[in-house]
Amino acid sequence: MTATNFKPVDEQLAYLCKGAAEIIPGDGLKAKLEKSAKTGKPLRAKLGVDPTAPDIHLGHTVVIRKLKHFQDMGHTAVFLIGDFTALVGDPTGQSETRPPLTREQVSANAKTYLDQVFKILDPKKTEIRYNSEWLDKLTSYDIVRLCAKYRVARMLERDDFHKRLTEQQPISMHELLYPLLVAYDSVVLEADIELGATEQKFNLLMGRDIQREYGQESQVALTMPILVGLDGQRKMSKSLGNYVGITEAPGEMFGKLMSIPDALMWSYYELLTDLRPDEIAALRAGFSGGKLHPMDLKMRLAQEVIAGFHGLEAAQKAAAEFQRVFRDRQAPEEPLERQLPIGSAIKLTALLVELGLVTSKAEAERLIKQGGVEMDGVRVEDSRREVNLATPGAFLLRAGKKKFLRILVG
RNA sequence: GGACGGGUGGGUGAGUGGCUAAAACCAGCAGACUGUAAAUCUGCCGCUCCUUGCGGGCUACGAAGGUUCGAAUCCUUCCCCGUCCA
Repeated sequence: MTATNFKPVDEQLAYLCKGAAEIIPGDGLKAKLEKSAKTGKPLRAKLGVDPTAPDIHLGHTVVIRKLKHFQDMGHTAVFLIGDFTALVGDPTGQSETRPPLTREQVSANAKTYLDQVFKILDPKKTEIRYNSEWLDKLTSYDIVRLCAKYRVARMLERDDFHKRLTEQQPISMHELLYPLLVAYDSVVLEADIELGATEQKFNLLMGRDIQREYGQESQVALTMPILVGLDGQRKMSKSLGNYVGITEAPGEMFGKLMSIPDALMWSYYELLTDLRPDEIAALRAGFSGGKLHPMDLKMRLAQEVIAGFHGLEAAQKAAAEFQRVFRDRQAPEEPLERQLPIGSAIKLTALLVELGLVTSKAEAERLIKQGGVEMDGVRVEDSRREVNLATPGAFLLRAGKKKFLRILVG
């Protein structure tokens, strides 16, 4: 990549700033881009993730997409897997200490992580690193020296530490190490820019300080807003259950995206789609002018997002299916099928459990009493209903709003 | 090491001997309504059995014992967390 391949600095800047929450220092990115234009050297943009869970969801993609933007502009995307730091556990945003992971869990997670990340990033252009590569080799001496470069008082200024301290929640010693190690990663990687969610701000700023301590030019910190989860309230996270995983089926994604509060769709448009800011503004104007229906806007959003992971065709199919089942209240085009052996009559409650549609008989009974179970489109009124499996046949079972199963007997 | 405070259902958090499967809120689920799995309203929300009843049984308030007709609530020991003192 030579200097001539870079787009003009202003154009790059506009593209890279889209959706960003904060860039520190304010003119730092521009300065870095200018330097790169002058020297012809691509910038090194670092994004570190901890493989603490095997699945990534749309919330994670916000910042991964930003890394891709750097890649699009011809810079080097450094995707850092914090396999070592995951053992420490990021205290960010935590109100309590997290249980540490084992090495095995971490490496298993890291593997599935990469598969998923490459749905967004170009694998051929991505520099993948693991921080165990260098952190494993640090001696006690190195670590003491690293610790000597930062002050306890400043460390405890961190919002989450401060909060836990005042709320009498535990803070473990090793948690104080986390920000230092992450900062040290930037030193090793010689990062020009580090990306992260806004909650990572402290860590990113720490990288600046520590790089300076090691005689390097400080990185620019670029933070992205935290994606609000499906509930419209709290940040998207797996443990809160308000998330869309990027490996989910198109239909599932579609339903979930339609379930967000109307007001939330604008930030999703901005952070999860490639629509240009002016395009989004136009949609928004149409909405407030009453020309565009919020349902249609959300369907468009869902399709945009899904197309990125599953392709346009799958996205359109998901849209059609959604309308069929939820707007028109019909059975799905191709419900999942389950084969059952011929047998004697079985209680419907037991059958629902056996099919995995509910987790207990008590729940099955509740569901039936609440009118949430249908057989061939007819609501089941009697929770003691038995199902005859003596002769071959088929019927459509519906449990709740979303679960349909075509049962084949024989 | 010492003094003191605390550990309750998926989460927050009431409850200090029976009326407590445990308030309230959140999350979750269902129904109605609709413009969607939005919003709103209503109901449900440990497991299990059946004679489906304001029914029976079992499990549950950090762990294990104990007191009592009866314990989340009292006692003992242990584990864990925090604050202050050293």
